[in-house]
Amino acid sequence: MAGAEGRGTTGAGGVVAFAAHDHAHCAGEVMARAEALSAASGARLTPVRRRTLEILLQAHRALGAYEVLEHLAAEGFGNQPPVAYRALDFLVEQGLAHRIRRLNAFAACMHPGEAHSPVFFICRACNAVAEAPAEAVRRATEAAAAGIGFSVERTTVEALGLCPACAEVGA
Amino acid sequence: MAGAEGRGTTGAGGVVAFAAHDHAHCAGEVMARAEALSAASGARLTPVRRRTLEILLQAHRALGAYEVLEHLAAEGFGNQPPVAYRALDFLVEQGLAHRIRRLNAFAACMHPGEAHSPVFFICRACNAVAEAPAEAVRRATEAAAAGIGFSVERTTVEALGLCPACAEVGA
DNA sequence: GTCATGTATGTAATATCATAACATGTCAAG
DNA sequence: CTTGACATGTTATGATATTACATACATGAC
Repeated sequence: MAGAEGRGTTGAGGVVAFAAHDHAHCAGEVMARAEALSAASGARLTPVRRRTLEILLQAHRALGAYEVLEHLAAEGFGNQPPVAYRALDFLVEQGLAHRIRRLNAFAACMHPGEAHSPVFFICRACNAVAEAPAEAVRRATEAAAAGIGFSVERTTVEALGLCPACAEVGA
Repeated sequence: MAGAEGRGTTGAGGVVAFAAHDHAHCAGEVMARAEALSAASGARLTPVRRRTLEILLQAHRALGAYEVLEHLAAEGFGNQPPVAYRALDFLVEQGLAHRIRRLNAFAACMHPGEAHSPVFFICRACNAVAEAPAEAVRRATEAAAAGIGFSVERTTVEALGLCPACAEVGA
């Protein structure tokens, strides 16, 4: 369960965290928190939405909307793109998932509920994506915004480079 | 020539800078620097590529690849997508233009040659895009990367919010 | 309960963005 | 004047995303 399972072999993304860890455990824990948050906020975590989040968590990497759709369709949900996009958009709005623009993909948020300005580190060799909190990045961005009178509502920060494993192999 | 001309009326982007300024002047200056840089580095700023950069500068906002293509085709260049994408990719590689992922669009770099980690501020009301240097953001990102052993090669930082003009009107 | 209302889902059709593959043209070194 | 490298043109297709509309389900008013 731990380690580099499935890294970058099939789709848009690789594993979500670089370090080895208990995958089933972290997915279950995140799912539980997502449910608690939805209940608290009144957001309706319906079957499609819940299943979409589970799919992202189980894949444990960034998935394209059409990849998610395949899973959903195979399980009896609709098989047209809006089904996946709507569920994914909902999750992103609720802070339960993130959109990785560089990959045209989506990944489950690993720290739902915690106030965080996530930064994504994307390995150009294996497509693995790691999410890291980066309050300092948000502060720096807002400082720059203040200088030109811009009010920031959301930020996207994505860094492309090499993850530890690929850096070792490639260099 | 100065002011909010054409802001967000036709395409993917609005004006590139929020503040009023002499548009023809800044475009000309940037173009001159782009030529000098290309000459110095040996990069071949061919007619299509040069014209593509001019189109971005003249539009003074973020343009989609197909918008650029329309201009190019109207001037006798090829009218198929690869023509635009290749020219735009070249400009991005040379640091003469930037890709704005949130808008699926491209904008001329306003500070070519200067080492900079640009941050883009995108107004959600008028789609205007401003490019600002943000060395502090880059440093903060690399500090976070160091914590997980990731080596950063390129970063994308895009902030969505309201530009000064829209904030005034809307609020 | 049942009706009205808002929200969620399903489906069809299409719009938009991007690339692969290959042919042709240009230019400078040898 | 040929060769090799790079640039451009063109065809075709792939990948991503949205609009529009129909149907179903939940919730609260009565």
